[in-house]
Amino acid sequence: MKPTLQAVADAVGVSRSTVSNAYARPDQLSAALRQRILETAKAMGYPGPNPTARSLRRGYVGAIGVLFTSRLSYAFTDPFAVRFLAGVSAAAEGHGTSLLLVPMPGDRAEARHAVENAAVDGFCVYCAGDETWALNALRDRGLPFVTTAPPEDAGPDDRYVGIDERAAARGIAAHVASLGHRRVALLGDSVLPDAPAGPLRLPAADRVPHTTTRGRFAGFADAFAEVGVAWSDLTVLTAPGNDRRAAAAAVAGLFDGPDAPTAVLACSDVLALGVLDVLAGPEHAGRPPVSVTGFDDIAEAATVGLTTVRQPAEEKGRIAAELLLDPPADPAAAHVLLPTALVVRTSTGPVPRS
Amino acid sequence: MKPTLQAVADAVGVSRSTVSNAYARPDQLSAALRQRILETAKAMGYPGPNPTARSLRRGYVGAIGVLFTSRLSYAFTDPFAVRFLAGVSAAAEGHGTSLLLVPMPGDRAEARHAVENAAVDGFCVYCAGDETWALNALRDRGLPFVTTAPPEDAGPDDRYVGIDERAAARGIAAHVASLGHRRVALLGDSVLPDAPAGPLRLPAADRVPHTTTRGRFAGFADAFAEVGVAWSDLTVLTAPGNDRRAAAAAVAGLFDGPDAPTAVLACSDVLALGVLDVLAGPEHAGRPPVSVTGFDDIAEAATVGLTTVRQPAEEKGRIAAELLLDPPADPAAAHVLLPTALVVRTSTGPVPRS
DNA sequence: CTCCCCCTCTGGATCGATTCAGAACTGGAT
DNA sequence: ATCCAGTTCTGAATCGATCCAGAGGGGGAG
Repeated sequence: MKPTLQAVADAVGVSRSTVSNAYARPDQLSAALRQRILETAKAMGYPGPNPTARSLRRGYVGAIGVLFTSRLSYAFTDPFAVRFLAGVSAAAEGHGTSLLLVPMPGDRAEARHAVENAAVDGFCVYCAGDETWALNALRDRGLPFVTTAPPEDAGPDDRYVGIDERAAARGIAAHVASLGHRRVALLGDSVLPDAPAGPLRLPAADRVPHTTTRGRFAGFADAFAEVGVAWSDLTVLTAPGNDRRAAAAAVAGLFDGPDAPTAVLACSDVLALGVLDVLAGPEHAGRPPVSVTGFDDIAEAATVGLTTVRQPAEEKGRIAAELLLDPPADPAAAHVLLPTALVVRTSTGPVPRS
Repeated sequence: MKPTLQAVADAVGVSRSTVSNAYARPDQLSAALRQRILETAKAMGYPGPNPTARSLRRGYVGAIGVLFTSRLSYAFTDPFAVRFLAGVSAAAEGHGTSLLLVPMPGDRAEARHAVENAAVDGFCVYCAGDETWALNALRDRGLPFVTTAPPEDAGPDDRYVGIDERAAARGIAAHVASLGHRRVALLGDSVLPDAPAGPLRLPAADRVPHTTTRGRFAGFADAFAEVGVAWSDLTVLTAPGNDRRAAAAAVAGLFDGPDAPTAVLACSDVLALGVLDVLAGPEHAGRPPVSVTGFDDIAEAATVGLTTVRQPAEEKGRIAAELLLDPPADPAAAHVLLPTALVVRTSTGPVPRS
């Protein structure tokens, strides 16, 4: 068994408190004694005060949790999520805080369990706001948390950092509309739970459970409504995940008919890249070009010339962590909206004359 | 103050143990009582058993640490590290384990502190093996750990998952040598601590503190020795970090003279990309092409046509975590060498006739 | 020579749970 | 009526530290 603080105290012949002080408050004992204690501890193979015991007694942990509403391994696959994490970690590092990555597996019971068992002082929630049940688990846990979108039923005490999803989406859709596109498809990740990849009947944009996707769809719809294209005239596509393959599956066969869409508005760059993959494929060779837009402006968007909406990813993570680690005195200051920018590149162009 | 388990017990009129059982061992009490306890707990706003207290008593935490020998925010900047993390998290998820990201900042005292204070059951160490002092901190802590390279003084009980750095490096260098290159530069990250970006006098490959870089340099040297190019004829360059900018700084001015190298062998794809940035820049326009190789085969390597060595990144992470979470009975099975492959693309070519 | 203060160090209470041996009760078989 | 085997619940010990009020001792001021 590993020696405990008590064992070291006995070996040196001092009290437990003194050994504790040797580690945590050097000013509380003489340098000589401290020296002797640390040496004995080392000789005995004492690994230093047990972090768990320390946290219990002190009442805080020194770590914050990052909650993903997806599988953890997906988080690392999504470049935007990775940049968000980079921001969170930068802020955490500045506060001497570690990061606990908490997986929330599909199973809700397990997920609750994960939230309840995480030894942390608070949570940054990535990409929830839709998953109200996850927020409920968090509320029950009674720890502070920050979300990356205003929660469904946002109260004045909720803290979040997001963007104006709807306005940003309207902006990029307006760009596409101004190019003359009227037959348009919208592509989102898991628009309706468990729907198979492909087109979907959706009565209205506000039926989407995922808040981010809902906001973006609503913005797309706003822009097209302005040019006389009704929601019911838009094709809604769902991908079974936020990755290229899923997007490719979602648009399979989409461009076949004579009335095929001339533009696809995706809810993320990763999805847009999947669409571009299909358009670059052999099946599409020789056909008229299709405009494609993304969202987020990940690094690869620039290299392939994807028109997209830029949002400050690291910044989002950094601010989320700051909001958690030292909350502003004024609770209103804990509702942050970050700026976005339309980035027009080569993936969008005028409607081809047929 | 949040209610404790004891408070719930008092409210229901049962003992602490019974409430504890209601959460952790439903079979130890009647369904009716359990139901009543859980309801009361909910009504009181009891957040469930305190994870810290639970870990203390149970003796394990349910989380593993991932140790980076760099700042945490760098870890997310490096695509290879991200893929490694994806692998670790996939394995952790399978075990219902969370991931604590532990940065080891430059300051050694702080770094030790970080290791000593992490509430985890074990560590995966990314990219150490060089930093023997980090391993010492780990050994002192007395927790199991897995490294991504054999430690300096690897014992039979050490667990690690790596590749044969030297053989892989020799392979790619042999490819470059076979193309006729004889004036060659080697580029590594922080080859010597605190050296400024640029060329370096290094008596021999085995003087590099970082084990990974050392292995790769040694492999490069092997291949060139075979075609009659001595170590002293190779140019050694150091970059002050593993990123494009650092690499660009390291090769600044390198291609100016008449005897400029015709090939640059980098120790990572990210560094190689930085070299390509310089070669694609205006200063280099019109000059003869320079062959460049990387290492790791990150996603971007394929898109820019970088010749490199492929190694299974996610696999490495996954196996590291597995090795930690359920160690093989046979300790020899805890020394894993993963296969690598030379990927020849367009960034390497024959020496231009001058 | 006292008195008082400062510096070191100690003891016991405490953080919030888990665990396990055993007490109390229940019901069925003998 | 007695006994036994389950089932359900309890109590005390324990995990490994931190914290705070206060004890003891040494030195300087009066």
